[in-house]
Amino acid sequence: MKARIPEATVARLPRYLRCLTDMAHTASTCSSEDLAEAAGVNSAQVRKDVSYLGAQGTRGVGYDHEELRSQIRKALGLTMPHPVIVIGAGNMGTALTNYKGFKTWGFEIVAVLDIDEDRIGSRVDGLTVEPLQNLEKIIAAKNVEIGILATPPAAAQSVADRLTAAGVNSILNLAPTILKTDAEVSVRRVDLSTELGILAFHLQS
Amino acid sequence: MKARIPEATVARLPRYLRCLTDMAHTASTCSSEDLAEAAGVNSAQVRKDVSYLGAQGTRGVGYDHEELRSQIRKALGLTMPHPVIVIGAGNMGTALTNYKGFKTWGFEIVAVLDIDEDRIGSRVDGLTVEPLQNLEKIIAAKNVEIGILATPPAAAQSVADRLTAAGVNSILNLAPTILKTDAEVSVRRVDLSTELGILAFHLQS
DNA sequence: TAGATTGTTAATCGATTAACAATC
DNA sequence: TAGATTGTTAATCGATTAACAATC
Repeated sequence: MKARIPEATVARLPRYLRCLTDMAHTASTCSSEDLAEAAGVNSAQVRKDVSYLGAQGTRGVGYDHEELRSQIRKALGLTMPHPVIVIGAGNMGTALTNYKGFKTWGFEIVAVLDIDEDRIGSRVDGLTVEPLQNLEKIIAAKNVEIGILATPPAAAQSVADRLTAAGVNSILNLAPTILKTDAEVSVRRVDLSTELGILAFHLQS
Repeated sequence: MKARIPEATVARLPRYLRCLTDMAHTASTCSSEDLAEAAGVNSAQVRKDVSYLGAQGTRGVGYDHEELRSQIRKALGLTMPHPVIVIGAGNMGTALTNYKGFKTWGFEIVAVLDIDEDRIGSRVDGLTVEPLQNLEKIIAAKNVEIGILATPPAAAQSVADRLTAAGVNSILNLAPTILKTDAEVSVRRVDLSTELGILAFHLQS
């Protein structure tokens, strides 16, 4: 069965992968109940989700731990390295670039760019901050697949336009703006103010 | 009508608020079509969402811009200030604390804590990093409502336990861990690796 | 065999949106 | 009045989950 994986399932796969990694060396098999408990979801959900990957468990036993991890990695496309570029070397861009967690899943930050003269040339986690004008050149040279926007909101749209024009169709937007992009571009938005807004709502009840 | 606002609607309200602010001074009214376009959603969605707030538009005209913003702010509970505490003064915690965007919505970071002797006492955006052991004292003294976890993953759960024990039932978790908390605790998780994982999936198709 | 757990169905639930009468 | 836009219904779509036969 090569059924299309539902978006909601895709969004849970990284979480399962993380939980499986955390549970590593506990046992060589893992039941849907174990994984559900760790991930905070329903066990039927887990079984349905992994069934889309063609995962095969053993009744009465569970799923092979190592095999399941491998299948999730394969489904997400984490079996090959993904060059990533960070635009904006402010606090957030620097924090991101220093973050070591990306590498385990094959994401490699290959360049950090900024428009500010004062930041260009400074070092961030072994990389030298490069001028924004080099964007297209760097994307081509390093085969960049994913762009992370850590610019001020006013700059985000124009940089996004340049990214997509240069062939980068996957964008993680940390700037508090809603980007306008063509349908073929995948955009994930992370907005901490929005998250706090949602928490504030729940404070009331 | 005091109907319960659906979770999906709550999650869109901060986005509407941001779009309305960006559109400010364009006109004194705003149609559902305008707002839908700016927010990247369907216009029927917008009308349904704002109807939960009891918002009243004028047929043929649209919604009063200022009134709609005020109603969203009220619905989200953004009419009063919310004291926030940040735990972890690493790259991410520092970036967060320096971020000015929270204040416009009434979120005020009142303290930054860390366990690392080298960071305690240093200044971040006008605040002095305080020792983690002061957590409970600070929460009580400053009436902290929301905690932001920017610790290493290994420390996140124990800090979350202390937050909730001290009465902080709203947590924004930036550590790549799934927290186990009681049902009355609201947790929002922001995991950049997960977001990149989802983007990697879409790279394939 | 007895106990455990999968894989899948079918019921349920909730969210989205086309459509249109109401009405400014 | 004519044009625009709301407010709401009802259809649709997709996601969740209880339940249980299959089977290790």
